[in-house]
Amino acid sequence: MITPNKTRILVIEDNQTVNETLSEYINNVPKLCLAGSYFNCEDAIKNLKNDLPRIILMDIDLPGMDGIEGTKKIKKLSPKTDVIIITVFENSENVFAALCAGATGYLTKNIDNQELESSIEECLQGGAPMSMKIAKMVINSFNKNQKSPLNERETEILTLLAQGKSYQSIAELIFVSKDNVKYHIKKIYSILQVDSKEEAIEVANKQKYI
Amino acid sequence: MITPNKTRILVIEDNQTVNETLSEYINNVPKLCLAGSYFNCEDAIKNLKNDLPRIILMDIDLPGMDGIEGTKKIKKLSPKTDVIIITVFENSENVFAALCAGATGYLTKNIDNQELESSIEECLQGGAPMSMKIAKMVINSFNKNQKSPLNERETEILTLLAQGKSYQSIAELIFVSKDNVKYHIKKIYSILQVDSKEEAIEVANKQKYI
DNA sequence: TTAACTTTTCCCCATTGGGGAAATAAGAAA
DNA sequence: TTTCTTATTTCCCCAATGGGGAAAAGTTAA
Repeated sequence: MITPNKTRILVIEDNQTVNETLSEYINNVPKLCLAGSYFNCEDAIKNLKNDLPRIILMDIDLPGMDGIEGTKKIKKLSPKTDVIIITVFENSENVFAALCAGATGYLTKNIDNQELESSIEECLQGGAPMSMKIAKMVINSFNKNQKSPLNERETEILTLLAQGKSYQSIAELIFVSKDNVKYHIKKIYSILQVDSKEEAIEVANKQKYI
Repeated sequence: MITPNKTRILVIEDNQTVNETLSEYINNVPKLCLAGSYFNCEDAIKNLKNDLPRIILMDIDLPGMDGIEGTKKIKKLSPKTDVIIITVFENSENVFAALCAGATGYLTKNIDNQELESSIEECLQGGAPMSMKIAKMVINSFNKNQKSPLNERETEILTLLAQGKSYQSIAELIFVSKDNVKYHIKKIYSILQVDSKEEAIEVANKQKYI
């Protein structure tokens, strides 16, 4: 049934206890109502059109389709629905895969009800709720290595190279000759101890020089 | 003077009023003490070794060196110091430039004292304080376009291509022939309406297909 | 069976990327 | 100043790459 003026929350969580706890909690918050509660993504997706959730609380480790694949599918079917991941995993693969899949938030399972409620509220206000460690991981993924062995020009050129540009177009972009680009790239290779574009880009990405 | 057991906060903000407000506030919080307060980065950097701040509250729009360049320099000189940007700017160039420069947090200037204090606390606990809009921007930067015209294999290949791999190495990575890679890339080009690697990568990045 | 895709294979060739090395310029040291 | 060292530019060389075209082989659907 559609309850007007309440935010419809859907729960996808295979652990019976956790699922029930979440669901009960949601139904006890005046502003919220439980749009549905599932133990796997497949069933949730089947009923998405009826449940019409505004927000989905999604586990990652699920039988069948995992929460990351599920998030992709759900965002394709219903782009306006926000998916908030609630999981015990704090490893970067899961975090970034979930965010790429379209998750709006990422919470770890140790949160209390108060935090959950404010996360939902934040989501409704257009925010992206994250637990502290996750926020830090996300921010860290932007921080460049402060002690790169490459100078500014070299970094610039390698960045362009990593964007798939040819020597020729790099030359045109930074107003130097193609040979000069080549010169810098040779220098970059010797600094990074590599001898091809591929390796240079790999090292630079890994070390966050670019 | 070094006050033990208090967290040393440094303020870099060129607006006299804002600077004073922040500085006074910090000195009124029992746990915190003002390590220094400057109107530009140059002076702050000059005294960094004496001030020894644990956290720097940094404006972006500053006379001389801006807060982003300043953050880079400071993180190079004192990597353990956390820089929290406090600014009116919410545009993505500034946000991502600041984060790449090494900022640990990014707050917009409308925060109240309570929020500032909890942001500092969060930073001390190893977190990354962000205001709501910023968190959303950061998360959005990961979200891939859900309706890419490319299928999974094409996306995979284009991703590898964008990482600087040659047809040959893509072929080896995904266990197909080089000609098959070529076939897919031709298809990608026709879907994206381009006719070179460079353009394809540009379009794919812009549209967040990869 | 035939028509219509999709995938694989092959040919062709200008451009590219990378190595080597000489010529030139610029800085630093004596 | 001259000299030595380092940085930059230029050029040669050539295998490999990237991209177009198109035929051949495989698949699917009527």
